[in-house]
Amino acid sequence: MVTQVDPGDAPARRWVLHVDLDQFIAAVEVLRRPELAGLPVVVGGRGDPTERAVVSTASYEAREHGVHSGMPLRLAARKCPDAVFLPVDAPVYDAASAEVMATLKAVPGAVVQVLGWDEAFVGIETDDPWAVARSIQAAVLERTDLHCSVGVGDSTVRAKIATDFGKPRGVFELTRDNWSEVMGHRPTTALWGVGSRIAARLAAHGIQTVHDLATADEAVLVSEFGPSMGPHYKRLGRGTGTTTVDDTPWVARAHGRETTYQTDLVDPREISDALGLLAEQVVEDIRREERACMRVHLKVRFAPFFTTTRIRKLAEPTFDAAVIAATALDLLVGLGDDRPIRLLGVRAEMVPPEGGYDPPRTVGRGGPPAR
DNA sequence: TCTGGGGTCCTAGGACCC
DNA sequence: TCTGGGGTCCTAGGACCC
Repeated sequence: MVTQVDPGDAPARRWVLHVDLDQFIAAVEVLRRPELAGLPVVVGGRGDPTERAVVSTASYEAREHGVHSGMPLRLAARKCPDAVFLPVDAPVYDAASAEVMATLKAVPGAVVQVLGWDEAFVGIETDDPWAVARSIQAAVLERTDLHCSVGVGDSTVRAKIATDFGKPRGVFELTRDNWSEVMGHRPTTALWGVGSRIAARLAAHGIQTVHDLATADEAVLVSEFGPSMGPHYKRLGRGTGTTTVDDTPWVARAHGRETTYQTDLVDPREISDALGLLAEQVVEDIRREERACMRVHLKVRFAPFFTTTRIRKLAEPTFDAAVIAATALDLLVGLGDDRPIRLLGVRAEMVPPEGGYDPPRTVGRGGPPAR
């Protein structure tokens, strides 16, 4: 099922809501350890801040000390020595996430597109999207004890961006009526899908703000980013990206495992064993889904920090871990680089289902559950 | 401080075929 | 001797998100 926002001038009746749990992982951990409430909590890796790992989520108390997602745990420990460090416990977050999503799907008339553990789009036809947003917050809190913020928009991009302005525990509305006022003066990185690299390329053409991008010469964007991404970025600048909320169950395109080693790998035997282990994990995962591996992706990070990937299509789709491991090893040897290895990843690109993927590939952010 | 692990999608360019 | 277009398939690499 798909809902479409009315693009015309009539008052919109269909809305896109973006629901985003507040500090989701940290909040779930506090729920099962109430004594942690109000303390700086940092969840990441195996919970040992002396290891090579990064922060998955920090509680607001920890964020006040400058700790944020993606930061190395060691640095987080320096910035906030009193923080409680906890290991990532994915099954617990899966369960909590499922409760949240079930709550959203129970909203009458809602079409729910899951974006990750802690966020989803909700497409809905209503006269009062704020009332729906408030009722969603209340229902989620009642059922899961978790707080969320809601972005209300007339497109997915606007709803998604609106949520940040509502955090924590709030609601914010972003539509074509206030888009320019709220977003126009902000840097292009404020947009969903524009990171530092794209922003730098835009800046080289004098495009600094969202307003600059919205009014940019499309020919310039096409020459810089190509016929597909160029117009896509212009649409982002205007906030008029896709308007559909699609609850088609997501079918993964690929599945992989990667590991950062606590001590760098140098011994060839050790390296080959590591690839074998990763391949076995990948096969176990894809066998569960009954999806054979079609291509092998090798990812390797040499110390100190050079990362590269290699791909090879297999002659035959396979579930054979030995074939996958041997292919990955062959790709690695082909690099002819004997520096110490800090990370290895093996990814299986899987045979597409009959008739291809639905939804098909699209420009911009497609919608996989990111976790 | 020394940078995780899980994903998706786009573009460029070479090889190859007609 | 040099070289047309058009198409597909494949790999490498970049960029982004949570």
